[in-house]
Amino acid sequence: MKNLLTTVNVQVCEKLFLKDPESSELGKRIIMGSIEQIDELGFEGFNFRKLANYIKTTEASIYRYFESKNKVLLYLTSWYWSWMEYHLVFQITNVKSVEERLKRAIALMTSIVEVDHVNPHIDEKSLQRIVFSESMKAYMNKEVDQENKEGAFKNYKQFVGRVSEIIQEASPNYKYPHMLVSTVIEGAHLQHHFAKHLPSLTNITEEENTISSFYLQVVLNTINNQSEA
Amino acid sequence: MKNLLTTVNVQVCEKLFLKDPESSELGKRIIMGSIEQIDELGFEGFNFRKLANYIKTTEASIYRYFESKNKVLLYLTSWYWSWMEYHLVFQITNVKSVEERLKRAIALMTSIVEVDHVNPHIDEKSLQRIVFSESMKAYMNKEVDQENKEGAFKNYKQFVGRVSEIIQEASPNYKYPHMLVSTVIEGAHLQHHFAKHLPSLTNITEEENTISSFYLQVVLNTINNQSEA
DNA sequence: ACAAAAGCAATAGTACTACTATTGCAATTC
DNA sequence: GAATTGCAATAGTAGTACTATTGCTTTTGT
Repeated sequence: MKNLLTTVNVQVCEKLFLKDPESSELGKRIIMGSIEQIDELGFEGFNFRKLANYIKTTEASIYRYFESKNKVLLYLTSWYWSWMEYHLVFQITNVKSVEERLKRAIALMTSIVEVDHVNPHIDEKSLQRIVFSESMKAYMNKEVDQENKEGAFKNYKQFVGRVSEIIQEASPNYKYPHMLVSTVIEGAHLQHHFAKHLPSLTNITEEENTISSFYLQVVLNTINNQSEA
Repeated sequence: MKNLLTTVNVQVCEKLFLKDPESSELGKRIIMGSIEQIDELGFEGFNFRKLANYIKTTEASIYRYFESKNKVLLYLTSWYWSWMEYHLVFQITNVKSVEERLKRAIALMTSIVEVDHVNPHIDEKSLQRIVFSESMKAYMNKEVDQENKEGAFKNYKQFVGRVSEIIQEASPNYKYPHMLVSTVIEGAHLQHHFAKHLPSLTNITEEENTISSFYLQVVLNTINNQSEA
């Protein structure tokens, strides 16, 4: 059932690729290899020559699938948010309590993913590390408006929209649900990065889920007490 | 007095440059030109050849001052946080109420700067746009640990530390002051960017300071009500 | 069945970016 | 006033992103 959800429903905007990488063996190797290489080298260190060498094909063949390395990053992040949306739907279905649904959504946005190797050519943990560290480079640039027109951020926006709806249900008068959700998502990514490299910008303790606890508290107190707005 | 504060005290780590750009006319032109060019072209579109042409010098001369374009970005963001710290100190000095000091700190972190052309070769509004849009690229990369060792983020950490102290004073039992401050700073940068390019991820309204109001409310409710921690 | 068309990947490039080695000129020092 | 130091200009290299062309393989239409 879960299998069905992910394989059937993870949908990425067609404008992000020239040829659907899901449609051939080489395409899947490009996706798998891109994830491993970006994770290992960082997006700046990643290029199509290294990727071609890594998956034993040629640069030109990769250009049949993707116009540029930027589109690969957009494809991967788009895939991630589509996959995350299905996890969200799966986890909150049949949960009646709004508070419980909101808690699960926050946990999903702020925690390290559980691996479900449904798509054998996608290593979700590795993909999440890429989204945490590199995805902001996909919209923090001068091409963002053009990419947005082409639908590159549709899946991200849709995910944010779904969580915002939960917040609206939990606190109908709250004015900034989208800002709160995007703050939590990007903030959690950043805190995971800081925890590894710039710990003095965080307060990570021994306990397991500091980041999740922190953002859970931020959200619940913010939407339940709007006295200072 | 304000003049004295900024010109004397904005201190940037010496490891970020080869020759102090404040020490010569060409150096100042490099700083001024870098700010204008990065603001206009984005950090990816910016390079030393264009800069050299823009300020009527040569690439090699620029390399006498900065090892790479990355170091220029680190220098500029470091300068910004040093300058911001003095604004913070200036604005909270002699303010007795902790709440008022905290409110001023949040306003400073989340608003567009007021221009004070104390340093004639630095356009602060333009520099802030760069920090909002490009500064995360300075630490979201594989060189972050090396750069951190060299002190590239000292000024940023110091600023975060100062605001954290205010939070600690306002709410002595609050456990995550650094996380909260870095979340607010980076979140505000992101929301300013989203407001321009991906408005569906925000809730920007007609009123002036939506972003400041939002983060003020988040901070105050979070530190004053820790029931969900 | 078999030629035409379409799809695929390999080779061999180009244009551009980041960075460096070397040189000549000018100011300073002994 | 010769030697040293500091400065910036010229001319280069290595490496990255991307493209044009070619030949092989699979699919399609009659």
